[in-house]
Amino acid sequence: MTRADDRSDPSLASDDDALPPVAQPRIGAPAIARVALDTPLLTLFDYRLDQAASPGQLVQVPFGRRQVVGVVWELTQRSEVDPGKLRDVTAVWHELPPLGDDWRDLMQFASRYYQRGIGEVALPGVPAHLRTPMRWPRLLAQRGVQRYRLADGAVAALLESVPARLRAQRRLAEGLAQAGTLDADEARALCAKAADVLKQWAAAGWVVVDTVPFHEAVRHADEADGEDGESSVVYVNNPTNSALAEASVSTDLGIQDAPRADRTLTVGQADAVAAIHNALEAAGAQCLAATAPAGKRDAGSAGDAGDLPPCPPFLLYGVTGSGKTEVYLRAVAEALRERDAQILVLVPEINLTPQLEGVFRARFPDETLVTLHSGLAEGERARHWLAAHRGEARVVLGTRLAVMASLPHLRLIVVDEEHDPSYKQQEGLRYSARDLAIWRANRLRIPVVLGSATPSLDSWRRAEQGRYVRLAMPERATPDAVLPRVSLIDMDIERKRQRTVHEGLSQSLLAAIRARLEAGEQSLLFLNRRGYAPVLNCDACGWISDCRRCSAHMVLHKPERRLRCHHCGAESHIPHACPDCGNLDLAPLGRGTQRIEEALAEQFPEARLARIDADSTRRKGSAQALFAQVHAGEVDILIGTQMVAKGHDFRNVTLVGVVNADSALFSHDFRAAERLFAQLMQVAGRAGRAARADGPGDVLIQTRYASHPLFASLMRHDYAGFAAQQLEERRVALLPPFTHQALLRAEARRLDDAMTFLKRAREIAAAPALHDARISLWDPVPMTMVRIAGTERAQLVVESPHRGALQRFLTHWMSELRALKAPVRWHLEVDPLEI
DNA sequence: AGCACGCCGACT
DNA sequence: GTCGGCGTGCTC
Repeated sequence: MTRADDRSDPSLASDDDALPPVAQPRIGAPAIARVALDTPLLTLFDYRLDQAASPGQLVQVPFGRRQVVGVVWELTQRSEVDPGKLRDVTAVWHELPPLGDDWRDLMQFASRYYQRGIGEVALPGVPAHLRTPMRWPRLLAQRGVQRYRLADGAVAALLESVPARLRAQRRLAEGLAQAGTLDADEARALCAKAADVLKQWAAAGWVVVDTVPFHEAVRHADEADGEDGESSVVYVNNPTNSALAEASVSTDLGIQDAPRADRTLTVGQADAVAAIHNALEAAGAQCLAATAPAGKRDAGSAGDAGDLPPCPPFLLYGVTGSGKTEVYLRAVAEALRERDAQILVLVPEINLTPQLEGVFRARFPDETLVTLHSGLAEGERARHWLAAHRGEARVVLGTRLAVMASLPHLRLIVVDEEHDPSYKQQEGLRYSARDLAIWRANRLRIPVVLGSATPSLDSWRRAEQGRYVRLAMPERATPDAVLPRVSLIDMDIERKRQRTVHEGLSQSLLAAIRARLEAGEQSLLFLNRRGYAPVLNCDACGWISDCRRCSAHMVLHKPERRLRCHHCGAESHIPHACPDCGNLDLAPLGRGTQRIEEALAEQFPEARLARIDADSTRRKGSAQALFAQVHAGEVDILIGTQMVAKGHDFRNVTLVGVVNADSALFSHDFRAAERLFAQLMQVAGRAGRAARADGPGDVLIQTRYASHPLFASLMRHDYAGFAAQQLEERRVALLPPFTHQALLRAEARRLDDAMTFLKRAREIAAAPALHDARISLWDPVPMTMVRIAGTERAQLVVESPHRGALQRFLTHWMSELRALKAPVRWHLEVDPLEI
């Protein structure tokens, strides 16, 4: 039987896609389609089918009063549903190749594991445009990248029509006039609302939208070198674009050596590459052996992968600068040698690591690479997703949601910075993209590479147990780079010596910054708290700027002259006087990035400062602009939250100051230390990229707990020692990864209702039908942040050292809980990161 | 989750 | 006399 997957070979697919890809009508064809729909209801829905269809196809069906799109999950002859209730499938999207067995298996697994309905797991990952039947006729024709082109002779009309006061639109119009054509990314960089604006201009006849095939729209990253460089990427898609390209070049630092294919590898890199190479070969050979003639490989291997020996995940453990990116690139190059093979590369946040995209494009200029992340416009998202699904995209680079993409010829998965918490979705279906990637690779018997300088303790332990293959890269890849010197500034000693601590900045830190200023080098100050001060306080009566709707303080934002709640978004004016007693002397307590910026401006009036946090980068593209300024050397001191720790490398930064990390040391969250260590390692790495002429870069950490063992490990750059100590603590306390957890959360108007629900849930769990000695349930407790936006929240932890037992228990427990009537909203989170 | 239907207050 | 509040009930 012909499988639809084969059609995803571009050479076989014709542009018109006129032929129905699948099964022609057969005698005795099943008349019932069981369809997955995006609803919290757990079941599949049965529909009568009057035409040929196969599992994995998208269909339009009536659902209640509306028409929705679902995925055919299975076909049967008979339905359990009352025949009077059965309705007909409205339409089958024959032209779209069905979603593969492996994709449906992944969704099925995620549905079971995270205790959600299949449709709720499977549908949200399908781009909205594909779930809009109206768009179906046009979608498959527009393969490629859309480009906006200035219509002939429209320059004058366009420029006249856009008034100067609409600054963003003006930028866009001028950019377009200058460059002639722009793609969506470039347009968005100039104007956040570019998509809408361009649509209007197209309607007015000033702009023409072209679709350029992916392989002709290759971007040439002029310079970019991932881990070892700090360059931002310059896009030159089109000769007529040079004006725009030059404009962005001028804001960039010098061009660094790109990691070339011929550059010599370190021993660690070479060993890692060899190990992955062998795994790819073994997987490839197994696939070939298990399948029929070339070209039908996926049809065979997808179903039979279970018979193949597993391919354990690789944990690529390499310090900052050890050249993990180069290992990824070699592994990808190796995998690409196989005809049609697709590679999935996951990164934590694509907006913070724009270089990586450039590096991949530069290394594989002739391969089709698409990105998948939440920042894409719907149209792009649909086109990129389709390119992956139809096998046209060889490399898919994306954030956690990309793990849900359909990739019919997937041969390798890379998870960069595997420890990063952003792989865990924090709302809706709370999946871990890293864990799903591992499952997916195991299902297909293909290699998966998890890279990190500070692996998650989960992954680290599995490597210790031999369940993952550890590939260690202890040495730095660039010979001139050395590890930064990490030192502590003991704030108690600073105070005892009666040295003034100015706005939370010690004299030692200030002196170090001054030295950098004098040497013409850059400093980076890291503080994980945005705003000016976390709370405003009245000295006289003790009034505090609490949020009305949350159990949190309103944060003072001085430049905006507002009080803001970071939890519900509430805003108000800064009161002139205390609302309770009328006292005029209201004092900001504590310090955020804005206040540090202000203090530094006072101390170093001649220095050029930049602040990078969620507030200063609210406008789309402004983060890019700020980073570009830093790269261009237009900034002396950079102040930022964890945004500055990720991705961007600053060649000229030789000092990293950590203003205050103490609050994380004694957090009630048992994972706080793990996160802090990773964060500090990462931010410290920013100082290590380029050594100063007279030695390594410096990392100075202000703390009142200088003897804390975390710092001792950090100063020795000793992740392994830190991990061993943390794992021992977890083992003794029987915490993850030595146990598996799930979290039942309830929220209601009144805390009592939430607590009552959880207590009831606990009783149900103890009932004989459900009781399992391997499962333990903690007492329900109000959450640390009890109230957010007027709803009160409580939670209940369930755990078991036995994952299977926990899974079975949860399934039964959930069905009992769903029958419960209570005035609460509740959800279950499996493998929570924060409890 | 949507999106109905359904029964009680302030408005053209 | 209607518009509309969100309570409960269903979706093959």
